[in-house]
Amino acid sequence: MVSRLEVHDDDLDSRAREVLREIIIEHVATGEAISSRSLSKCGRFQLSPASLRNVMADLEDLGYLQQPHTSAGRIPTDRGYRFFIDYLMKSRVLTQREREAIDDEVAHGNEIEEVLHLASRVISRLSDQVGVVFMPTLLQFAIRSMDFVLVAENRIMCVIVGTNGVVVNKIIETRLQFTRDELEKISRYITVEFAGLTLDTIRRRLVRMTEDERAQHDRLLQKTIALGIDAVNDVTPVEHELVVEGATSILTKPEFADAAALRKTFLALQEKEKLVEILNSCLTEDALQILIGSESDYTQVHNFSIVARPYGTSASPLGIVGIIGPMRMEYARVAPLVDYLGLALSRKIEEKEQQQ
Amino acid sequence: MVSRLEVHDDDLDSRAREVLREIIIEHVATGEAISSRSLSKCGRFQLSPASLRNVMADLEDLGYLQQPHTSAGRIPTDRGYRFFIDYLMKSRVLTQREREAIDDEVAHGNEIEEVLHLASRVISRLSDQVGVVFMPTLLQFAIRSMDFVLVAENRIMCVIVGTNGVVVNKIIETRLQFTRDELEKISRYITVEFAGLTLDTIRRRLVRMTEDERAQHDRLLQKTIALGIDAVNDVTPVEHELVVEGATSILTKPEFADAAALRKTFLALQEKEKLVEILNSCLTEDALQILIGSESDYTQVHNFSIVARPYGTSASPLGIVGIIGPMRMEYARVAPLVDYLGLALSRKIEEKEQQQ
DNA sequence: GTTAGCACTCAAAGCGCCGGAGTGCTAGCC
DNA sequence: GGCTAGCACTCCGGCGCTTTGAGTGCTAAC
Repeated sequence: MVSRLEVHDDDLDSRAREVLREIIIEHVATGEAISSRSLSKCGRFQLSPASLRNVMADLEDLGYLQQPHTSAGRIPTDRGYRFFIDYLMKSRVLTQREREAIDDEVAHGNEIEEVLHLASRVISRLSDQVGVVFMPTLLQFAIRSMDFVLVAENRIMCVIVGTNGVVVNKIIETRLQFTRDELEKISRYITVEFAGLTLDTIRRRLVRMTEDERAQHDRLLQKTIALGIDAVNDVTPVEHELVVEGATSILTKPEFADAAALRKTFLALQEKEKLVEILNSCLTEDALQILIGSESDYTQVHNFSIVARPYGTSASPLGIVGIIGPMRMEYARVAPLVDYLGLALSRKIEEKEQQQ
Repeated sequence: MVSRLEVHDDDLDSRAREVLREIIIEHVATGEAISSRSLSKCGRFQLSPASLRNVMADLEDLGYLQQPHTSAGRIPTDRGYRFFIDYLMKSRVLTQREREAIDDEVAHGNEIEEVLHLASRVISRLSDQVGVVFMPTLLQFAIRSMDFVLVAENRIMCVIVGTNGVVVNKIIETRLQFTRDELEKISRYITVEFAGLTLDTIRRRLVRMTEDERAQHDRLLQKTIALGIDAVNDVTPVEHELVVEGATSILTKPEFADAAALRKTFLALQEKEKLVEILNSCLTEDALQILIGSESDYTQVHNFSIVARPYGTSASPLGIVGIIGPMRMEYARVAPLVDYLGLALSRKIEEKEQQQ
């Protein structure tokens, strides 16, 4: 599915590299196809349009550039962008302001859903692209405490705090009835007994306990086990959490000027399963990743690029943050933003972990 | 701001009414301007195009119809829609399927935010318009219980259950530190002391208690008061909850065929303050309300209509559900949907209340 | 009151034309 | 051998023109 285009550093001599670089920067800035004449006039090359045309023709032969039609300038191909990102791009350093904006948002998050939304929104705003935040299953989630609060006799709110400070909460419908007293006891019992373990382990232990002899006689223990199992099952749903924010950012991009393109793009952003699939594949490596157009099924169809990065501890990544946008985007500006957001989230989680 | 267009039942004779009715139904179905010829062919009138043209000319003079240009058919004005809704429309009866879909979603909601989202989504899906759900401030919200759960030493999750069964939860950051034990005591105290009162009353009482002599000496009571006030303040924020879902439904509507219109519309839906203002004005009457185009500032600019209805008990409405769409919509189908959703929500809340 | 007929209007679609931007190629220059 | 001026070629896009067809308003006759 995800197969990066193969480009090699020594495919191009230094002049061709500079030309490719300039074309991409210029095209990203204007959205127009770049002509030999405008390149010549930009002043960075002491060459006539005719000479630049030769270089450009070579770059086209190698698959880095293409012409929308015969009498137009050149635009980068996805292969061109790939070369740019791998060898030519100089990542911009974030401004104080950008770092503060990200730090602020991350500091504010409390519950996990809130954090996902804030992160997605801030990255969307800063990058002016569509923000995407993804949290895979919580089965590997180690807990610090698990509390149960009475909502109605057979509706219980479960609040789980992870060792990483992340909070998840969910209301559970149950056939059994509970009193406040019982719930307090159950909360204590489960927290003492299972703190530090992952939800997956906890569920397995609870299931095993069902057969335990003690559980046959102890009514409260039975209820504890039943409630615990319900809780774990309810907070680790099959559908992963995927938050997509700032879809309106694409409204102003010239590549989506016509209604049909807009329509297609909005619908594409709705296909969350596809997105989840791709983002999941980004989880393998603990570093910023950029996917361009044809490098995956999803991005190919829509000429999207994805800039994404896992967050959480490198040992157990918690999820992925990133952005989706047209292939034509300022990678040098967006990449460090995504990277910093990932780092900030990871750092926050690590701090909480140590606090404990 | 909200001023319904004035139309009178006896403005039109029965033939004109039938013609207006047919034109609106036909135009809503096709999106096209309706010509005298197509009307004549539809079979409901035993009249030639020429005769119908006379009727149509009259309807135009009275402001119920308009022509996009000289040689086009007629389309309804907002005044025309208003007459249709007030006097001509026969609301469709909901199908079993639609009622079940709504009932199911309403039954599933637990926390208040979840409910808002589910309701907004289901009404958007069924009506194929943009779903809007609005919950005004919770200050009038009477509580059944208030529980506090330890998340970290200075981060507490507060879970409030209303007498109407609605659940709100929020994490509170506090300077004071709390132990599990203390929180259990505080939860009990507040629940026992304040059950049945509104958040507004509770806050006022807590503030008054600050000056109480006992509070000067009792450390735990001090902490209780501080935490209680924080909790009430945190769950009744200034910005009201407004959930807008299904914005993509407008993608397929012909009135938004061109990119500029799409863009404008999406941006309009982002202006939540304006929307809140209008929806708030719908709270006064405990019935379904339909706002058409020029009947409010907001809808005028964008040629929108709003179909909305309060929910909650008639004594204290909790919020508003509704949809936003182009003026050209199937009011006869959408109106009963919105109405039923409002009823279902109200009914659910009432049930919970009685359960108690 | 109804209708057939006719003149009129106007949007939308089709067509041809031209200009401009940009390229590829070739031949000549350093 | 690399660079560049010049030229022929291509193609998009805009402009103006005409045609078509849908629909109306009006008038006169039934």
